[in-house]
Amino acid sequence: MRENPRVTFVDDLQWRGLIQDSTDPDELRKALDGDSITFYVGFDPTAASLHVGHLMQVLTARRFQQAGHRPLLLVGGATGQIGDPRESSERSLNPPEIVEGWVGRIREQLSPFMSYEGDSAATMVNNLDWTGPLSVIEFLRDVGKHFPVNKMLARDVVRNRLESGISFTEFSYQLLQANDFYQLHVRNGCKLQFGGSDQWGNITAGVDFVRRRGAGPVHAFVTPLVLKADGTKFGKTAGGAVWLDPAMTTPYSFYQFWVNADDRDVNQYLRYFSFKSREELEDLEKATAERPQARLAQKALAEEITALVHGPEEARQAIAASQALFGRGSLAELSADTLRAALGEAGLLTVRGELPTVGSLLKEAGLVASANESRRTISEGGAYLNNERITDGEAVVPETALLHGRFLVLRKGKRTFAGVEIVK
RNA sequence: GGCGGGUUGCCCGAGCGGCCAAUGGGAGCGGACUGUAAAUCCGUCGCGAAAGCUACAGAGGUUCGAAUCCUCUACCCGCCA
Repeated sequence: MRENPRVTFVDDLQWRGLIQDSTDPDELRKALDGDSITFYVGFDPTAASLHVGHLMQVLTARRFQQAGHRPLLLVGGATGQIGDPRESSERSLNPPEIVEGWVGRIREQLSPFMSYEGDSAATMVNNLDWTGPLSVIEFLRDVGKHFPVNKMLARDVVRNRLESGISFTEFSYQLLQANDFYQLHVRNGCKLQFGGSDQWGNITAGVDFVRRRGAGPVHAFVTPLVLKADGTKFGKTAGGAVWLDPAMTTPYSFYQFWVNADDRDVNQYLRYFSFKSREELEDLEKATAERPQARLAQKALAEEITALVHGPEEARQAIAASQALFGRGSLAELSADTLRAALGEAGLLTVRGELPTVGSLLKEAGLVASANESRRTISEGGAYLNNERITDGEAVVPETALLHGRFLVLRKGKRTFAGVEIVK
C-alpha cells in the first residue's frame, strides 16, 4: 500500500490527524487494514453547492477508496428536508423541490472525486429512497422504539436547544440518520460511517441502532473540526463561504483561498487534504520552517486542491493568473493572452464607449460597494490602476494606460484585483 | 393568567427631547512593516459630488423639534402563579 509495508492505512490516517474519535480503535484498525469494506459518508443538501469545509469528508472518502474500500456517498434527500439541529436555533425548512434540485447538484459535484470502476467502485445513494416510503407507524415501531428519549435529551446540541426551543422535527433528525446506517448496512453491507466531529452523536446513534436491531457489528469515526490559528472559522472569507461550484467561487478565488493559508495552519491542512506522501509532506514542512517567505507549502496545497476540485487546467490558469497579478514584473510585459486569462480569473468587467473615471470604475468592477467607499479607498491610498496608486478618482482613464490597447488592471489593497476591458 | 424589563448600525453595546448618522469595543476595509503571513501601530467604517436622503423592532401620536415622551402591535427576557 505504501513504500514502507509496515505503515498501514490506519497509521497514515492517524498521522494525518483524520481520526478524532472512533468506536473501538482496535476493531476499527482490524476492519480497515484488512479486507475491503463498504463505508458511507453523508452530505445534506442545505445549499446549492458543497464548500471547502465538506472537502474533509470528500477527500477522506477518496483516500478510503484508494486504499481499496468501497464508498457509498449519501446525499440526504430526506434528511435535507428535516434539518440537523444546530446549536444556535431552529432551521427554516427548505421547499422539497429546492432540496431535490440541490441533491442533484451535489451528486454531480461529488462524482468526479470517486471512481466507479473495479472492486471498490463508488455508489451514490439517497436516503429519500427508503425514508420516503416509510410510514409513520413503521417509523415509530421499528425505529422510534429503539431510541430512549432520556438519552437523546442528554446530547449536547439538544440540551443547548432545550432552553431556546427545538421542534419535534429536528429532534427526530437523529433517528433518520441512524436508520440510514442500518439501511445501508442491510442493503449494501455497509460496515463503517464517518463524518465531521459535529456528527459524532448522530453517528454513534446509528451504531447503536444497528446493534439493537441485531445486526452489525459496524464501526464509525469522526474527523476533527478544521481550525484556524487566528480563531476565525475555516472556509469563510470576507466574501462568504468558499464554494466548490466554480460559478459561486471562481477557481482563481479558490486557489487564492488556499494560497493564503496561515503559516501556522498550512502543515495541518496539507496532512488533512493532500494526497502527497508523508515523506513529501515532511519535506514541505521543513522547507516552510526554513523559508516561510517562499510559501512553498501554501503553493503546493493550493495547486493540488485546486486541481483536484477544478481540474489541472483550471489550476494552471489560477496559478498563471496569480503569478501575473502578484508577480514583480511590470504588467506591460505580460502578453495580451496572459493578461486576459489572468483578469478573466480575477473578474473582468467590460466597458463600452467613453473612457470612464477611475473612481467610478472601482465601483463598477465590484471592488468597492459604493461611490463613497471608492473615494475613501482612493484617499486612503488603497486603490491602484495598473499597479500605480490612484490619487485622483475624478480623473478619466488616459488612453495611454490601456494595456494592449484595451485592458486595465484595478487593484484594491494588496490582493484584490479586477480587470476592465474597454471596448470602443 | 398577573407584574416588570428589553428590542439601537455586520455583531456586542452606550445614548440628558435639540449640539445624534448616533460614545465605546469587535469584525470589515485601507496604510505602514512584511512574505499575497502573523503580531503591532495608524487611519477608516449608512447612501449621495453636494444640497440632502434613509436609519435606532413595526404602526400611529405629542412637539417648532424624538433613537430619546405617549398609544397600539410583534418578538425576546426575568419574577409571581
